[in-house]
Amino acid sequence: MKKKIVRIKDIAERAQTSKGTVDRVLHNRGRVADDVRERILAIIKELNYEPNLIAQSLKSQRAFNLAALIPDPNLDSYWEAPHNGLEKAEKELRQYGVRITKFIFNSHSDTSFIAKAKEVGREHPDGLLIAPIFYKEALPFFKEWAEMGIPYVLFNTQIEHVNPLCYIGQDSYRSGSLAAKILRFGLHSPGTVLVAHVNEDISNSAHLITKEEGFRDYFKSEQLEDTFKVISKEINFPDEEGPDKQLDELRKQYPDLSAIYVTNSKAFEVAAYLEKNALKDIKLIGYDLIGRNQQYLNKGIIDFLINQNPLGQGYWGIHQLANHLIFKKEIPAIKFLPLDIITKENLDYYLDPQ
Amino acid sequence: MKKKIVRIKDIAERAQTSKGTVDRVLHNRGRVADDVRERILAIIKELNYEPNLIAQSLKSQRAFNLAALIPDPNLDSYWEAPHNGLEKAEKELRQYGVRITKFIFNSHSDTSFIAKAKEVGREHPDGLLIAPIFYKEALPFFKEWAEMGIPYVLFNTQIEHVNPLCYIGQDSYRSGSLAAKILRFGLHSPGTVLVAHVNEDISNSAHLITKEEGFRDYFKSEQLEDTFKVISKEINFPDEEGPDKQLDELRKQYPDLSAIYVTNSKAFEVAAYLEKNALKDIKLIGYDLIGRNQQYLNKGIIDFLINQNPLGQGYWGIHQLANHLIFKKEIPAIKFLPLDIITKENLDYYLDPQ
DNA sequence: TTTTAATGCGTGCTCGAACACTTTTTTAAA
DNA sequence: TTTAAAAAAGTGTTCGAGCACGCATTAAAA
Repeated sequence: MKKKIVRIKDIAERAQTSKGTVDRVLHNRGRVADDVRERILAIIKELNYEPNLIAQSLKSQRAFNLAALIPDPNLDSYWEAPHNGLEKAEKELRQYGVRITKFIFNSHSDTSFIAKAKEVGREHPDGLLIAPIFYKEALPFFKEWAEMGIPYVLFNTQIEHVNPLCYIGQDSYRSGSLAAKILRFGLHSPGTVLVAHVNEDISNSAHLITKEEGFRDYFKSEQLEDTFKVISKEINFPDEEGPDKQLDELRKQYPDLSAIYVTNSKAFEVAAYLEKNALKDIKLIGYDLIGRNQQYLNKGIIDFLINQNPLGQGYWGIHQLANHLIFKKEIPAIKFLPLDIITKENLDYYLDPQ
Repeated sequence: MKKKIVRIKDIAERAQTSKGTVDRVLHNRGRVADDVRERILAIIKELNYEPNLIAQSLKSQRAFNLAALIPDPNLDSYWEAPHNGLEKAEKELRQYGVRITKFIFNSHSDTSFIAKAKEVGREHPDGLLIAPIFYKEALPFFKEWAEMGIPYVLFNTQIEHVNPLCYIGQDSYRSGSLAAKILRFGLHSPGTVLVAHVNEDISNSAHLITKEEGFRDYFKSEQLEDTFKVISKEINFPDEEGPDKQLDELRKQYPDLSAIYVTNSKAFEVAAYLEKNALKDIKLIGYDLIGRNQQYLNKGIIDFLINQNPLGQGYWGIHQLANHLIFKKEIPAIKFLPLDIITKENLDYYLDPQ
């Protein structure tokens, strides 16, 4: 059962024509008589022709300039991983002519985002990967890029009512449910459970709200509302301070506080507080494998982390663009990455170097 | 900062020689004067030449016949996933001339294994992927294949004192520790914890022993030996029966049995027992996302599953062979796959279709 | 009828690496 | 010094797809 690889030449021979004609049919370049086209199309189907991607990309040799609009990793180390993912993908795809230009903005400054987004437009890239953490500010650009015919892939933050090639990231709702499930597994006696949004502008972060929904709904659907009281709180503090004051107060108000779910990568702030106050019995779960979270995970103060796989987000984002632009594959509108559960014991396997 | 892609021709020009000579140097085909070779080598290093894999494989057009020696998925559905992984890898690598021939043996019959292993030798494949579940029976073949110069990759079962290109699978010890960690998180009051080896010939399965070690050592290292008593038991029963009798007896002996760790993919057997006897408070953790385990996971009877990623094992196994044979990459001797923790809430993301 | 344009179709070069084959140079033997 | 053999270096074809170019036929315009 040898599968012969079908070439354009084979099709041409069978259709008693030349490879040039077959090529014109394949690429809809016109200038082919209808009957010949039909015949060729039939043969292509019959022989199940698939273009040889290797020969294709050897020939075409064209450069694909991709742009990545992404926050500065020096200001928030969470963004290091997507950068690495980008680079990993670029390495793999360089053979196919892929080049990535990074446009790095300050994740705390919408004006810097806007400036960089404008730059992207001027560069006319063939495709764009973007972490749209500034929702409102990004909207007009989506329109602009669509008009320019630049396909863009969103990652990290899901946004409704725009038309990206694809969104890559987590299912925030499920992510919340998962966190709830794990904490609940570790909770014995009735108590209060806190959903903590740490240092985050909730109004502009729909996905954190969705996480909270998923979290709350888990307790509802499992009929645990009487056993566990779920409260939520935005915990904001300047850089020098910590969450101490606000958490002190919370504990006064809810002495039976037994678990905390931090909806972003700032679980280490809460962990530091728990450590300082020797609160060993409060379970803690958060997101992302940034260095400071890892420390507290290894100390056993953070019990679990959910990995949002930021490296994978960058990596797959670029790959989706390549699949679309180079390999002409169909792209699913949403690619949810797995919700990896991380503990001290399996942490290693999820750290960057593959 | 444009990176120009360096071609053989570029090297030849700079070395004032022809591409044929450069080619001979690159492939150690000899017939090149020493000084010229040195010069070319220096330039290759200087310009950081990397062969264009695309052009390379377009030209060479050589077929790589890989063999996979792997149990019949119809007899144990665990093996379906590796088969899928193989096929996925084959699809991706077909362009590069990779063809896989499967040699399927009966996982309950060492003679069938031996017969198929002999067949593999006769076929002289370019590379081999093997699940060496029959340790003793496999040993002489490893020697044979080594002599024939056939590189082989082991997966699923780690074996010492043979010299594979690579082992792909899990770190069994860590896997046990992880299971312990999770169960412990869900255990409140003191009790007995059971390590169950279900329907397995322990004497020939070193990795199950290793899992148990990892499990026990977790409780030791966390100084929980006084709180939790860890016992282990082989639970064997014919196909028609269930684990009922043996578990009944165990519960009589240890009335405070509060958690069970099943070291292979047979957690569903224990789950069926727990369901039948309405034992909601006994925590259960096991391995692998086979259908019947998934059912009990969704019912909440199995609390967690650890995914051994059998699909990934097949997939990466083939890829390692390809990396070695086609892309001439360095292969790590061991590739541990992540220890994925699975619950009802994140199950979807780990099921086959990517 | 002649000229021009439009359409249909085939030829041949290109991409980078591999390798067979040929040519040139060097070395050793006569 | 000539000649043959061996070593070194160069040339040209191939892989499959893409695409520019050009030739041939037919239709439309002059």
